Amino acid sequence: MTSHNRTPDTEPDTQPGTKGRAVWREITDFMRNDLSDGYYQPGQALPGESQLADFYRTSRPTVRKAIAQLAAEGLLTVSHGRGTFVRHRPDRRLITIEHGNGPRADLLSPAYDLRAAGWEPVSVPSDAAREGIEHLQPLTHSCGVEAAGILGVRSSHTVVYRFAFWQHTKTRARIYLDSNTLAEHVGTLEGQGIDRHFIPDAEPVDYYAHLADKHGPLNWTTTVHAEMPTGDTIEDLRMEPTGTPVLVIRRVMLSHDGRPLEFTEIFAPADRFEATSSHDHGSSNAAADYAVLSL
Amino acid sequence: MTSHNRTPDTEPDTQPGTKGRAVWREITDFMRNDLSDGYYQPGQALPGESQLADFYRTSRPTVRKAIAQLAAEGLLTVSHGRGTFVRHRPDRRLITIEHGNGPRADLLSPAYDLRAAGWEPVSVPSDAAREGIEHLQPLTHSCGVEAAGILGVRSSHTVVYRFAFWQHTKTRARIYLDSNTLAEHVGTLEGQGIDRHFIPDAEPVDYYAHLADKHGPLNWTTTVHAEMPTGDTIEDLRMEPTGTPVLVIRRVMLSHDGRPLEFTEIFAPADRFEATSSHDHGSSNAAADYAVLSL
DNA sequence: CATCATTTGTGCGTATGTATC
DNA sequence: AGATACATACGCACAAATGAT
Repeated sequence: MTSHNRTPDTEPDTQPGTKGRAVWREITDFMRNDLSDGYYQPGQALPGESQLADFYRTSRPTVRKAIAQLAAEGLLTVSHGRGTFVRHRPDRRLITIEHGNGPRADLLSPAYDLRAAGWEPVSVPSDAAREGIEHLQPLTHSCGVEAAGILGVRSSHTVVYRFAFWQHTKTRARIYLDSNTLAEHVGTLEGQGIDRHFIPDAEPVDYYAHLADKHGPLNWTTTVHAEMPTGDTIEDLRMEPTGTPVLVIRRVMLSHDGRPLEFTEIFAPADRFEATSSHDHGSSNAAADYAVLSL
Repeated sequence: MTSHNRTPDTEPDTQPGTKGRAVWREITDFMRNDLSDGYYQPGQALPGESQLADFYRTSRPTVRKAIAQLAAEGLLTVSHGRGTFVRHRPDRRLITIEHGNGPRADLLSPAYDLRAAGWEPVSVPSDAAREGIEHLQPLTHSCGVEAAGILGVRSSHTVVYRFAFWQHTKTRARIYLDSNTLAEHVGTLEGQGIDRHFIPDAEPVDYYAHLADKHGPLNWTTTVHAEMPTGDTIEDLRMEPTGTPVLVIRRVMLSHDGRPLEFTEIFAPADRFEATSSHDHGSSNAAADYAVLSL
């Protein structure tokens, strides 16, 4: 039994279902109001589905629909066998996008000291489906449509792909990172058909220097968007089962004449991370005196 | 009748439900594979729910659950009376976050020429619930917990709030913008209790100059995160009913000693917009030679 | 450790409403 | 007007997870 017991007297407004609106939508609105009013506090358990069904004079499937909607909005967390709980307000860590002149750090380089930054590599459930392929191991393969679009090539083009899952040591929040480099810039392809194989010219640690040598001075573009997790992403990143988008941060490395050479992306649960944009104050004493959002 | 007719022969793999996994999850995976394999093309209608139920030898509610999941992942769009369709791959417009030295533009200033930038103001369904409050009209009120957290004040603090809904003239994509200014910096509060009222020192057009005079040189911080739409947001921004996050871009104006004075935010459907970070090349001839993602 | 009550998850059948073409 | 498609709502039964006893 939950600690509190709602009675119709304490409930605001009238009974739902009177108008043409669907009953479950009415209940959704009632409950959402109760949440924003603070009638239910973060972390608190809601009454059981059966109790809510009795209270709203409807059936359990209808209440479940309303709860599912609020969970999809990120307001509730439903836990099998335990109950339904009010989600805590997200407390997000910053991922900084920094542009400037100076030393660079490739997150996916073996030289990058992730532990010093508070992270550790982790294995994830979907590793089981990737027989023998280890994190950060360079993998040469045909890129998908997504990567092809970014790199400006056809989707059969060969890229060197590296990836890793990291977990923040303290918060245990997880992210996924990967890097896609056009294969022809860091090695050569020999042979045809099944015999086709890749001979690297450089090791991952030296990719940046190698590319800068051939195509520099380099340019960079960074974008941020969001999408809903699909497939194994929720388990791999240990996300809430519903109601949490994935923040996708992409950094594209361009040659001096604007051709894409490589891109690195970070996938992070949007309830635990946000991106922030800054610029290098070290190289110039004058701080920026404006920040424009252009559409 | 849809143009194609799936038969068990053309279906990959085996029948679902044999293992411990839920049937609807199995079906979700089957269908997701069919989508990524290109068996179903973007824009194409899927077979009806009853047909799918027959095909997978299950009931319509179970198929509906699978379809609902894929819609929540942003892969399908369900349309009452018409059918279920494969969503097109998102084509996103850029919202540029630009830092540098030079002239600034306040998106919510009456002086901003939105039409020249390809936008027009629109009224939205939820206007009906905001009796008499017009877009861009400065409104003095107690700020909520969200704004209070950003501005570093308590949630009863008085702020000047302005907002607007814009629609892109060509794509008809919509965004919501608002600005929250700490009231004491642009006017004075007089009286107590019900008689309490706000006397402005400056007009919205002059807010920037006014604040820069008193607190400059100003600093700026910009962040990007994502959340799921709630309440009227889906209708107001004409978003897909499910499976689309909202991208939230916030720009905080800080006094020279780091106190928040104002913040502007943009809410944009994440399937139609992405944020990109750049810096002012005009003020310095040297392009940035690196872009770091710091965690 | 086993058992039990509670709570959510899954699946089906059925009926009816409503939007679209 | 009719056919087709998705939407809503209810009832029922049983499974599975959890936490307390």
